[in-house]
Amino acid sequence: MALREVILTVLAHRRMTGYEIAHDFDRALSYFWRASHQQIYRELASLDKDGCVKFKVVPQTGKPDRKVYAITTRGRDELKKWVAEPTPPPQPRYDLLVKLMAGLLVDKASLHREMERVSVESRAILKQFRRMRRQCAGQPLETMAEYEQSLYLALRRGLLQVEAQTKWLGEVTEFLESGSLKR
Amino acid sequence: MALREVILTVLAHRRMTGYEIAHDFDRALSYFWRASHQQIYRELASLDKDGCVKFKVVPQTGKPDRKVYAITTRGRDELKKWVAEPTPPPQPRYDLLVKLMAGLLVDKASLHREMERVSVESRAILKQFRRMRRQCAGQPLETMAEYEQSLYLALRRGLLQVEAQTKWLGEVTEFLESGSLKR
DNA sequence: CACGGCATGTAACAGGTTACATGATTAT
DNA sequence: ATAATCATGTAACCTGTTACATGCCGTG
Repeated sequence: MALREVILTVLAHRRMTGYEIAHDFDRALSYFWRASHQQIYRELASLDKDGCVKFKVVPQTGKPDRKVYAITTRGRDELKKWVAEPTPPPQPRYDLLVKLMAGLLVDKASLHREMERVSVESRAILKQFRRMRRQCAGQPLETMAEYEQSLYLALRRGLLQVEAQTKWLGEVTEFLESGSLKR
Repeated sequence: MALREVILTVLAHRRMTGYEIAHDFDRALSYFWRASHQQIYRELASLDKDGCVKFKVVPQTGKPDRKVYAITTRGRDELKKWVAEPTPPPQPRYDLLVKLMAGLLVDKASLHREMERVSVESRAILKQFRRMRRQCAGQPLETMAEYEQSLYLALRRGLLQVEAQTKWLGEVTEFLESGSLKR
């Protein structure tokens, strides 16, 4: 149920249309959160109903009207309250882990192929994260507002996670190839 | 949509009742997958409808009848097919990351407290993982079937993830305390 | 006598995904 | 011509969560 708060957060940073929020989730915020535009429009309607956001209709020529949303005082209060609440630990639900167990029981050859594919993918993502981080590091600290700093920390988390994942995949591959666990 | 396959996987290992599956998710499989008994009963009904599992009713005295489920050939085929399919990368949706960004914008004091709470929690989980891993490591390799080996690898993944998480929390805490990013 | 364990379920609701819909403009 | 971009939405479906329901047994 955090999509509501994600939207409030981006609106606390600056006013935007639903379309722009969806667009940001596909680009700059893609390693931060993801949601379809349908989901965002639905949630914005619900936030508006509860008085947490308000909007102005900005007519355009040739294009559909824009609804520019802004957070309200009530929305800001709800967000503050939410920040103070204890965060539930994330549930472990990782398809590849299931595939590992299933594959060992029913089809090792396919499992091998799929693990190899994911390993390649994972190393590519790792490269990309490292490149992005170098880009960020090139920027002087003073020019970074809090918003950008938290994006940097999100990126940093992604990098640490992918590093751990890549290491794990290496160990699993070794296990699948040698047929025994190393410890 | 992997709950279906998780259930097929545990049934490929041994026949069980829905109650036992739910119980295992709360214990041995808790760092592997989680689901409520309601969800499991619903999914078992759907799997039965599709001919992927079958069951025998075992009457008991004093207790409700047990429905002992087993995987069918069709179920095994479906599982094989699924193992060979490319696994979609997991979506990044981490509430604490949202809280970090939201907190910087609306309430730094609450954010600080919550981050501290999660750090403590995270270090406790790390300790627990390490203890479990030592327990596993004490066991001779030969006695471990493939099923147990994959559970060990699931545990290993959990450990690596929590290590990365703990490291990240350390960096975030330092950032919150010093007010600037270190790089 | 209250509570937890065993063992099954139904019903309502919340959140995420997919498909469908509109309609002008600009780029290939 | 065709596709992509801008900008909004509705509707159906699937999955996950929460609440409610039954009924016997053993333990404190």
